[in-house]
Amino acid sequence: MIKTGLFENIAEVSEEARNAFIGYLEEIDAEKGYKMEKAGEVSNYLFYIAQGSARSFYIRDNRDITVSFSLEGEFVTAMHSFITRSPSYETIETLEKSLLYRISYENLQRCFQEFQDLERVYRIILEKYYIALEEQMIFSKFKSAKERYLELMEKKPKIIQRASVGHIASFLDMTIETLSRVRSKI
Amino acid sequence: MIKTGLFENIAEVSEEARNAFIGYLEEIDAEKGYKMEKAGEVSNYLFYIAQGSARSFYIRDNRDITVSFSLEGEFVTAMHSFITRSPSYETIETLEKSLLYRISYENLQRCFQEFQDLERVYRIILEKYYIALEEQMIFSKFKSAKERYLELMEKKPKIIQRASVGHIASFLDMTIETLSRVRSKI
DNA sequence: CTGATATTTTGACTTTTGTCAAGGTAGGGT
DNA sequence: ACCCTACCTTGACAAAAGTCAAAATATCAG
Repeated sequence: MIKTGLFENIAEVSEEARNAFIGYLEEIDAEKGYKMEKAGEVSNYLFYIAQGSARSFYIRDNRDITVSFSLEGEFVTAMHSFITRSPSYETIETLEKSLLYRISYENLQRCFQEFQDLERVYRIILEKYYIALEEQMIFSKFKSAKERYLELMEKKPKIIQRASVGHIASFLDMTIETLSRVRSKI
Repeated sequence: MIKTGLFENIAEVSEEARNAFIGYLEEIDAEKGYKMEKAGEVSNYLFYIAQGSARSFYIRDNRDITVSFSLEGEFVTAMHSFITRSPSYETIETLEKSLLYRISYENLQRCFQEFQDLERVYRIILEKYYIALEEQMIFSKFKSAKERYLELMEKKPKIIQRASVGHIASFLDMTIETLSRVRSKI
């Protein structure tokens, strides 16, 4: 089990809490296209991507729209469903062969009840995710298709290497054709 | 002091924690245009809007861009700055005469150290804010100016009543002119 | 290696939104 | 009431991005 990095950069966690949390983790060796969460079902797990990458998407008007990409070292789940315990509108799938760890909703709550420092870690992760999302929103406002693409290249170049044109285009809120033209003129 | 509603809908908080938190609150009777947080300064307070409304914005290319609106019953701060303790890029101001309560960063941390249930409340608030932000992003993808406006009307009609055309337009990522035309054709 | 299939690029054209400029309207202060 | 200043609306035109269709390229199973 390679769990290095899971607690990196995060506030001090007691040995005890750490072991309890790790004890609940389930390892998954996922092939490309493995569905971590499915639209229509309640999201039951918080995932940690040890190796690989994933994308979250939903379908609207027969269109596959990418919501987010997650790379190794990141946590991911269908947050809305995970928090509200209602069916997810998004599906999350691996973009390549990946090594995942997951903890169930119930066990995560159990950890919070037992160990205050874990709740704090989770809170700090949430904060980071919140400001990342906020930045993403803010900095794409009033930017052209080209500017949005250049920004992605600068901030998350790995995504461009791993995802298809279609996935990147919908993530950047433009059509495949527009993205193709943008790329050809760089 | 009217603090009703502050803990509404939020998990059980002990009488003790509640009192500690309330003890730290500072009441502010703010006029319209009161600057709750200023761009360039580190955000030092978490605000609760008891009455009134606020908007968060930043300036780019000489353009005033609205990031979010907050209504009574909501918490607000320049999250990025508040969390990272670095200067804020956004300014938050009241849209009308408002009754605010605020707690400083230091005192909030103090509360967390002392009362686990407050940390949990904060975590739950964060979760709600996260999914609200996510929804906002997700559902505006591949929507026309008109659709974005209609959605705002449906989901947060109060904003349309209280904010100016300029504020609403930049929030919806369109020009004032486009918004004006959209509104004239409903 | 080859053919079948999916993905990406390119071209022609349309629609949407933005820009600039000119009027119009509403509200505050004197 | 009147001016002054915001703010909002409208029109003409320009730019950006979308749509549809076809061609080019890449991927993969056999």
